[in-house]
Amino acid sequence: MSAASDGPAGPTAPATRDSAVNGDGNPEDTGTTADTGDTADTADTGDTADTGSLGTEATMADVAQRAGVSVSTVSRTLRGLSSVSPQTRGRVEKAARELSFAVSRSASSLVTGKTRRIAVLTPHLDSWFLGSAIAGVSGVLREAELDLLVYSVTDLAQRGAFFDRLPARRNADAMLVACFDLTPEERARLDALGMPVVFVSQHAPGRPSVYIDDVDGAQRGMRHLLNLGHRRIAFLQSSDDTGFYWSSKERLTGYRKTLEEAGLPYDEELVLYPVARHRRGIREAVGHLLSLRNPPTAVFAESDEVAIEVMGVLRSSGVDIPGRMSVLGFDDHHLAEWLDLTTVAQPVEEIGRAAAELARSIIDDPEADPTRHVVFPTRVIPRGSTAPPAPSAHPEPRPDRPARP
Amino acid sequence: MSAASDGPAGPTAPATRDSAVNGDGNPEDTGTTADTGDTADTADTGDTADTGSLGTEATMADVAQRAGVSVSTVSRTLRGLSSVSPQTRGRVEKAARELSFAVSRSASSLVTGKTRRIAVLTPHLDSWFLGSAIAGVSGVLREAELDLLVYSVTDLAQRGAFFDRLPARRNADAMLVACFDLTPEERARLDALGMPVVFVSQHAPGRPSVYIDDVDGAQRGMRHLLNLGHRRIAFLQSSDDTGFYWSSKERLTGYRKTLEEAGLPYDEELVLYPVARHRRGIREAVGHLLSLRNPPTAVFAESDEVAIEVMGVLRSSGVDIPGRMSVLGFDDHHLAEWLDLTTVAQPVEEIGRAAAELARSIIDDPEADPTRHVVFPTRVIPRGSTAPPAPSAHPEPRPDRPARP
DNA sequence: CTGAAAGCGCTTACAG
DNA sequence: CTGAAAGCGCTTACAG
Repeated sequence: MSAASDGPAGPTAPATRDSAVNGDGNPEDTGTTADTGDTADTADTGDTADTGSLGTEATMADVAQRAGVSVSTVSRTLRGLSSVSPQTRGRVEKAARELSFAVSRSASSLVTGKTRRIAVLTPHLDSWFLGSAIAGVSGVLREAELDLLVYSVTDLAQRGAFFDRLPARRNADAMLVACFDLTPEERARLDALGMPVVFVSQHAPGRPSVYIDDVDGAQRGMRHLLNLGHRRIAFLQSSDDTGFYWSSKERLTGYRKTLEEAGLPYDEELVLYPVARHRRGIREAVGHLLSLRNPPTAVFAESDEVAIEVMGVLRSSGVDIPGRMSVLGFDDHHLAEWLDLTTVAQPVEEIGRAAAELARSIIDDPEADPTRHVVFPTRVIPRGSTAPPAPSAHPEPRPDRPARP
Repeated sequence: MSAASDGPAGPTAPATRDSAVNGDGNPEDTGTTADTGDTADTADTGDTADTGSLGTEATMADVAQRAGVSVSTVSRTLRGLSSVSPQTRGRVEKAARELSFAVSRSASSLVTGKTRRIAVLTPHLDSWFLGSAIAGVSGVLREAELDLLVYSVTDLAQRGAFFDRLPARRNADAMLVACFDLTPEERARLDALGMPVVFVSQHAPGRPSVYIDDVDGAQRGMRHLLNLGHRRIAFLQSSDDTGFYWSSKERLTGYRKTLEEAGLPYDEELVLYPVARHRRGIREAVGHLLSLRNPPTAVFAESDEVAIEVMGVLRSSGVDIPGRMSVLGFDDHHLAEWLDLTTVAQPVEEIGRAAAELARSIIDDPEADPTRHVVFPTRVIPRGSTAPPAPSAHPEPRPDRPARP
């Protein structure tokens, strides 16, 4: 609780107003938040140039004056154009450094029409999947010295507002649409923007997009389960409650297709759509499966996150994994390895990187093919959550005979 | 595999170049990525105004002309200033709508000096924690019609480059620094910017910041374990390999303080710093604990993510949770509930929201106290991963006698 | 309530 | 290799 002298060099300031939000009435709360005496020294460090107050930003004119050249020359120097003599360059760079000069993006955008900014549209930010994809995007953009603008649109109202106002309109040079199942109207709206749009983790025919083959990925996973001997396999599709559907459809297609190829029946009772992120949904879905006359011996979850939730429910219900029930996920979530979850892996971050590269190439190079797409492979990573079904676990039809003829 | 007519109204275009990245040589890969015939119809929908090509953006002058008024009036109307007659307003709004007009942020920024953009600096994006915090930020900004710029700085080289170039300099009206332990030099650099900086999920004395009381939170968690009867409690601190340390120090302080209060010894052997996100680190840390002469009966992990990893290792080693080892986390990660992990919860998304509000108030209101801070409470959520220690599990000192006098 | 004009800080032909 | 000047698309006093 040291008072009044936290800042490095600030003058002592008027009393500080703290707002401590403490919910549960525990007497210790107020005690521990009582470091009230912080000194109010806002950014008055360093520059004593023109205005005495904060926000003293040098302009190109300041740099020009200091270096004894014209603004044109400063501009040329700082953009690295070669038509500047070494000595002039030196003087300009020195002056710029001394003034901590940074070019105003607003001003240069106005002239060039380029914002040096890429927008990404995403249904949320707090999942491992989208976080990783956006991390990939971010890495590429940083290297290209492009800024990343994030629009997270999480419900239908926001969605409507976004496509109505289209704030990315003149604010970015390109837009990345990640895991966002656009309606035809929304897509038309984006097209009308005249702004390059790249689809991330989803296939948009005729548009640049980066994705995996979900049908194929699901088939690989299914074949792994079939090869282990499973014949009754449930499929758990997650879905937001807001109408964002992701790649579910294609993974389900892969599921069906594999059953078909194996000559196994498609049993509607085994395919469930619990609402993701709501405990009840998954819990009830698992309950449904466990109470079937002929329960499955394996669950294929549409994503690792769902799979982990399923594992939690099964474990707390005393159902042994993989003894009584195998669980298979999709994504290769960071925690999948730790939780020993078998999964169909996809290179999420790389997908983000590829999408950013694609956007960059379309912006920089007008010759770039605006319909190019990049498809990444998936691979099954076998871990401890899948195993052959226990032969005597349930009264089951023989593996070679379909459950319902 | 439908060819050549995917787009709604585009003319048929030259052959499409696909780049399919397929790693594992499986013959099916190429087969499934062969939807090559997509039509190349880029955004030439709708507008046939001036330029025949894309990027036809109406300016305020266009709107003014169409509405038969001056640009000044268009500007005033669109910003909702009251000094415009209803009929003029109507005409302008109609014209703007018909032209799908959107104000150029670059141009207005240049005049007003405001970018209507907030930057967030973060050590990464792919964790539940930061994703949630940023999601909170994002929600508030969307409502305020402010844009969100994300700078993810993940290693030391990037870090140096960021503070060197400081790209947020003139690109945002404020900066949020999330989970980023700044060096004094870095902080000075930010201060010199003359840009409001708000600290998210960390306490910066004398600067606006939003956080929880980590010492107190850790103490609550510890007391829960003590009350259950544990006397040998390990503390697992996570750390990035890049020098970002988070709130570990304060949580460790809480750990020590509680031991002290309880008259228990601080045993260095029980406090570990495995490198997070690297399997080996955690695995070895757990191995160390399990091979002690007098192993702990509980592990307090600095975060839920670490706790979940620990649970995975323990489970795969056949150590029963909580029978042989209780596990306690910190955060209340989305999956903690599913995995039945006892934890010290903090309102992550709310922290992000509060930080964004703080930034907004500092920007909008010059009278706002620039040193205000907001502290959120934590609370223990008891779940199945903690229980009283098994009395006979290990030869242990009696609860009322410290392990090492 | 509305318009003409200046100017925000850059880049870009155009001269030299 | 360098400078003077025009102009990007807005907002903002300043008149009326």
